[in-house]
Amino acid sequence: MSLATDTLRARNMRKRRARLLAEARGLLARGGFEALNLRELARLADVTVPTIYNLIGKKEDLLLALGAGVLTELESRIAPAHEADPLTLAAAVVVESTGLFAEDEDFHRAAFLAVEWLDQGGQHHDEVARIYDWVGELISTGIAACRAARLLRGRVAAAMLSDLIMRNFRMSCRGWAFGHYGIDEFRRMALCDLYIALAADAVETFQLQLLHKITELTPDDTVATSPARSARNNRGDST
Amino acid sequence: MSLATDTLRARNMRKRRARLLAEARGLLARGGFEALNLRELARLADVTVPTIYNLIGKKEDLLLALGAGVLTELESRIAPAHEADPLTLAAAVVVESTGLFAEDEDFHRAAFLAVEWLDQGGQHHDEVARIYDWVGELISTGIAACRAARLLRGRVAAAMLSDLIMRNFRMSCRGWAFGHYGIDEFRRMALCDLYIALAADAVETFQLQLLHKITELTPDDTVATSPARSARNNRGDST
DNA sequence: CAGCAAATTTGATGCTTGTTAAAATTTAAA
DNA sequence: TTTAAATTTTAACAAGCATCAAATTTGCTG
Repeated sequence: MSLATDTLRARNMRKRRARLLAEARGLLARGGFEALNLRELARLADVTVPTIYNLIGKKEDLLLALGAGVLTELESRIAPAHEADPLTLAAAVVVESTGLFAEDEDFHRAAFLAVEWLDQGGQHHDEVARIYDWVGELISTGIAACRAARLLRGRVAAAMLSDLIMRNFRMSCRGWAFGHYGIDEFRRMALCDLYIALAADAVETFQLQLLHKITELTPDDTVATSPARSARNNRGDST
Repeated sequence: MSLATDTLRARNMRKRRARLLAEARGLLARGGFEALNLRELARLADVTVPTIYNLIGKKEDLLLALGAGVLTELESRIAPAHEADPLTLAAAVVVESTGLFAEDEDFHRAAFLAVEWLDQGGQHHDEVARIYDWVGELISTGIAACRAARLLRGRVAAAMLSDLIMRNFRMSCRGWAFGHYGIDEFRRMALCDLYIALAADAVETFQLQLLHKITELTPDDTVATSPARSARNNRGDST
C-alpha cells in the first residue's frame, strides 16, 4: 500500500506499473480491444496476472488508466488554445482530438473503444461521464463565445445545441473507431456536423460562412452519395 | 435440417424456436443484456444449451433474430405512413420508433443494446448495417420531400444532412438504452435534433416553424441546464 | 403394425476470460 | 542479522460460449 512514497520498492512498483500500461497500450494498438486480455498482458510485461491486480486493479481500472492518459494529453493540448476566434474555439475539441488520434491511430482507436466499452453493460461510470462532461463544457464555451460575438441568434437553447454537437461528435468517433471510415473522413464529418448544428441558429453572415466551410470540406463525390454508408459496404473485395 | 418443411417434426421445431425466442425476449426485458446467457435461457425454455445451437445458432444469431423482430415490427408501422406532409415524413422514424419502444420499454432497450453489441468488437455485421441503411433511406426520403416542397434550400448536401440526423438518432437511442434518460426525453431529444439539423438548411418560414416546434418540445427548465448531463448525475441518492 | 434410417436432443467436456485466496518471496527496518 | 510487512506468485475457481459423440425421438416403409 505505497506507490506514493519514495522508497526503492515503491519506485520499482511504479516502474512495473508503467511497463504494464505501456505493454497494454501496445497490445491494444496491435490487436484491438479483443487482444487485451490479462494473461497475455502479464506475459508481455514479465509478471503474473495477480500482479496486474495489485499494481493497477481489475480490467475496468486498466482501461480507465489508459483512457485517463489520453484525456490528460488532450487537456494539455486544448488548454493553450483559448485565444482564438469563436468558431475556432468551438471546433477546438474536434480539431485537437482528431489531431491527437491521427498520431497513433491504432492505439487511440482501441482506447476509445475501451472507454466506450466501460460505459455499456448497464453499469454507469462516473469517470467516463466526467470525460464527456469535460467535452461538453468545451463545446458550451465555444457556443457561448459565438453567442457573445453575435454570431448565433440564441433562438435555440445553447445547452441543447451543445448536447447535440457532443452526441454527434461521439457518434462520429465511434464510426471511426469501428473502422467505418478513416481519420480524415472522421475529422471532416465531425466538423461538418458542428457547422451544420451552428448554422441552425446562425446569423445570416455567419451561416454563409459556415456553409462555405462545409463546401470546402466536402469532397466532390460526396454530394450525392452518403460517405458513411458507401464506406460501410466496401468490405471483402479489396484483396 | 428442415424448419421450412411442414412435417410434424418441423412444426414442433418451430414451436420450440418460438418458445426460445419468447423466453429470450422475457429474459432480456427482465434482467437486461447481461442476464441473457445460454444456460439460463435453456433452463427457462425447458431445453438444453446445444438445442439452442440447433434451433437458432450461436449467441449472435439469437440477438440478430430478436433485432430482426423489432425491425420487422417497425417496418410494418412506418409503411402505411407515406401520405403525410414532408416534416411528418422526415420525423416518421423517430416518432414510430419511440412509439414502439415505449410499448415495452424494457425489452426494446435491451434489444437495442443487443444489436449495438453485435456491431462492436471489431467484427462488422451486414445485418446491423442493413438496419441502419434502412433508417438512413427513410430519413433521406423525408429530406427529399422537404426539398421538393421547397422547405429546404439545398445548400447542404442531403446525404450529409441525413447522415447527421441518423447518427444523432442512433446516439439518442443509446442514451435512452443506457438509462441516461427516459423514453419521453429520448423522443423529445431526437425530434429536436432532427429539427435543428433541418433548420440549418431551411427556408426562413420553415425555419421559424421548426424553431417553434423546438420551443414547444422544450420543457421550461431545460433552457439553461443540459438535460443529458443533469440526468446523468442523479444516481445514488434515491433510496 | 413393426422395424429401420435419419434427424434431433442431450450429457459431458473443452477452452477462454476475469478474479481471488493463500503460500512463497522479497524488501525495509530494528 | 533477524524480523515483520508488503508484494509477487502459485494454484485454483467460476462463468461464459461452443462443440462432439451418444441416446432418443420421429417419420417413413415393408
